[in-house]
Amino acid sequence: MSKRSQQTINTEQNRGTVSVIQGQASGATTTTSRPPGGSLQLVPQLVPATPAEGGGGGGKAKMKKTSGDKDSDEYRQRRERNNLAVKKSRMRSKQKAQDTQQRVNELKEENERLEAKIKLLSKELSVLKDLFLEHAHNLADNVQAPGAEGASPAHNNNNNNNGAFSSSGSSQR
Amino acid sequence: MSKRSQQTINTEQNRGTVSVIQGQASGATTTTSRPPGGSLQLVPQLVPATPAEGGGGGGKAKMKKTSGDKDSDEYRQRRERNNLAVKKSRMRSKQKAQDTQQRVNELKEENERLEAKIKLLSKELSVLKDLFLEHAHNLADNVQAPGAEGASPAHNNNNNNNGAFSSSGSSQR
DNA sequence: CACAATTGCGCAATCC
DNA sequence: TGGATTGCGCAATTGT
Repeated sequence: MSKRSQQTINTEQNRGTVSVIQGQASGATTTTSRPPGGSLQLVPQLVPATPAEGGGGGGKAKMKKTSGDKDSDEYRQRRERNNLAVKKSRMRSKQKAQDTQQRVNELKEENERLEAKIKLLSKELSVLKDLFLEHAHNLADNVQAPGAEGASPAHNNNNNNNGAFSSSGSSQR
Repeated sequence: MSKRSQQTINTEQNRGTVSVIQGQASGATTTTSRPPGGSLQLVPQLVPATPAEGGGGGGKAKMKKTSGDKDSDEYRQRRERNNLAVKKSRMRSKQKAQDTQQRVNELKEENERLEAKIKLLSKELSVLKDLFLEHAHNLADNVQAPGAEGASPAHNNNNNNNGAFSSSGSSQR
C-alpha cells in the first residue's frame, strides 16, 4: 500500500546536488493502518518516462535492472523495504525516548529515597552526638564531684525515634 | 537545480487510502515562492480527473479561493508555514530528548554523591555507637569497680576512628 | 556492491 | 483560522 508522489523542492541553496522530494502515502504493510476516517482520492498518474539525466560522465540513458529507476520494479521494492526500516527505526527511537524518560523518574525516586535516608542518618547522628556530649559532661561532673551518677543507662538507639528532638539540622548541599 | 513534482503511482494493493498530488515548487524555500510563469520543465502531469468520484459528497472540480488548491497560491503559503512549524517542532522535540538524556546523567551523578554521603554517615554513626557501647562498659566497670579511672575519652582499643567527631565535617565533593 | 539503519525533509491529517 | 504534533513516504547518508 503505498503510493507516491513527489515533488522536489529544492531548498535553499543547493549546491552540488541535492534535492528533495516528497510523498505521502498510507497504508501499512504489515498489520493495519489506515487512517480512520479518512478518505481521499487517489490520483492515478503515470509518469512519462522521465528520461533525462545524462549524468556526468558518459551516462547512458538506459539503465537496466539496477534501476528501472523510478517507475517500478526493484525500485519499488527497495522503497518498501526502506519504508519498513524507517518505521522500525522510528519506533525504536520513540521507545528509547520513553525509556529514558522513565529512567529519569526512577532516578528521581531513588534520589528522594536516598535523601530521606540521609536525613534520617543525620538525625541519628546528631542525637548520638548530643548524647555523647552529655555524657562527657556528666563524666566531668563525676570526676569533679562524684556522688551523683546514674547518668544514662539506657541508650535507646533504635531507629524509630522520630520523635522530636530538635536535632540540629544539618543540611547541606 | 530545481525539480519538481512527479508522481507515480504504484500500485500495490491499496485500499482506501490516500494519495496526493502535487506540483510546483519553488526556487527558494524561504518566503516567497511561487513559480511564476516561466519555469523549467515541469513534469508533464495531468491530473486526470478521476471522474466519478465515488464519494458521496458531491465533489466538484471547482474550487475558489479556499483552495486554488494545490497548485499555488495560498496553498503554497500554507505549506511553507507548516513546514516551518514542523521544523520548529522537531527541533524542540529533539532538544527535549537531549535534555532528558542529560537529566539522566545528572541524576545519576547526584545519586552517586548521595550514596557516598550515606556511606560516610553510616560509618560515622557506627563509630559513635561503638564508642558509646564502650563507654557504657567502662562506666559499668567504674561503677562496679571503681579504682581505675581513666575513663576519659581517649582509649579505644581497636578501631582507628578516623578522626572524628568534632562536629562533623560534611564533606562533599 | 548490497542492504539495513539513520536522518532531514515535505506533505497532510489532526490536535488544540 | 492557525500554529503544533504526528504518522508517513522519499531520498541521501552512514554503518555493516
